[in-house]
Amino acid sequence: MPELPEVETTRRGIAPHIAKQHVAKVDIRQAQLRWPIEPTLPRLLKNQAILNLERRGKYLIFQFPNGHLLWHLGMSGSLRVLLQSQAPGKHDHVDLVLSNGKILRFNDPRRFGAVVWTDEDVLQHKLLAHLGPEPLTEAFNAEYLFGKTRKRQMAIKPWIMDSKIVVGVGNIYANEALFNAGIHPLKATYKLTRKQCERLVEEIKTVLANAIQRGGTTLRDFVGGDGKPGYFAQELNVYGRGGQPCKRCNKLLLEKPLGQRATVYCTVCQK
DNA sequence: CAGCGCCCCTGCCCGC
DNA sequence: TGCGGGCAGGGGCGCT
Repeated sequence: MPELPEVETTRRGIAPHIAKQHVAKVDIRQAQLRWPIEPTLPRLLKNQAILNLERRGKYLIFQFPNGHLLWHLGMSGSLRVLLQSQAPGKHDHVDLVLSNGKILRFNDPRRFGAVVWTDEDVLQHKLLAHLGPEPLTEAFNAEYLFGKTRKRQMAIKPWIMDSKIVVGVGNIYANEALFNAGIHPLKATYKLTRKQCERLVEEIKTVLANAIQRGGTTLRDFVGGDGKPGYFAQELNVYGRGGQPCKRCNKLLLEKPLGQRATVYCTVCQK
């Protein structure tokens, strides 16, 4: 589920509620996520002030005086603010109870999410150290992408989803950005022209920014920090539309797996 | 070392 | 209605 826009929507939804708060209590009902949650986490966080909430790629980073908490939503996770106590549901695995009485509640049916504590330099943490540039910053530009594409012969679609190249572009937005840029998802990376790299960078930025503005894409589980779904799904051009007509040329869109992930494209509009 | 599969796990949808 | 198979928004890891 959550790609960069959904994680950013979550961050923005939560941030106002946790400002100047500290952690009163941590309730872990299910520690077996992608990795087991550090058993000492409740003790480590108790009475610690939440200094900041940032995002790197699809990782949320909670800053505390004594370290950082990396929080990844996986495929099906959501993190939301409850204004008051509420009985936990089946997949509500973790609560951070705040000093203002509000609760940060993590729900994750598939448990691909992760809650990882570190007291080292957070950006040097092994989960973050090798991440590529943020797509919505100037560091991600046509020059950068063009340079990286040379000599890489794999298909552009799985390549652009590699977080070492650029973070935050998951399956939905990779499909969308390639369609919007008119680039065939199977095209060999090194065959992209400079012009196509410009278009791709531009379309990645545009689709991600638009999705953030709509509160993300909700297909099933996703809710933002305020508990509301995102509204970008209705604006998707290709994702989930295999077999339906291309919105641009009306030809039926093709859908086939590529590297274990559904890939949807138009053979007329994408070259 | 680039690049490819394999998983982790639950829920849902489809077809029989 | 029940059940098995396939599929799902991520991504680290272990192989080649």
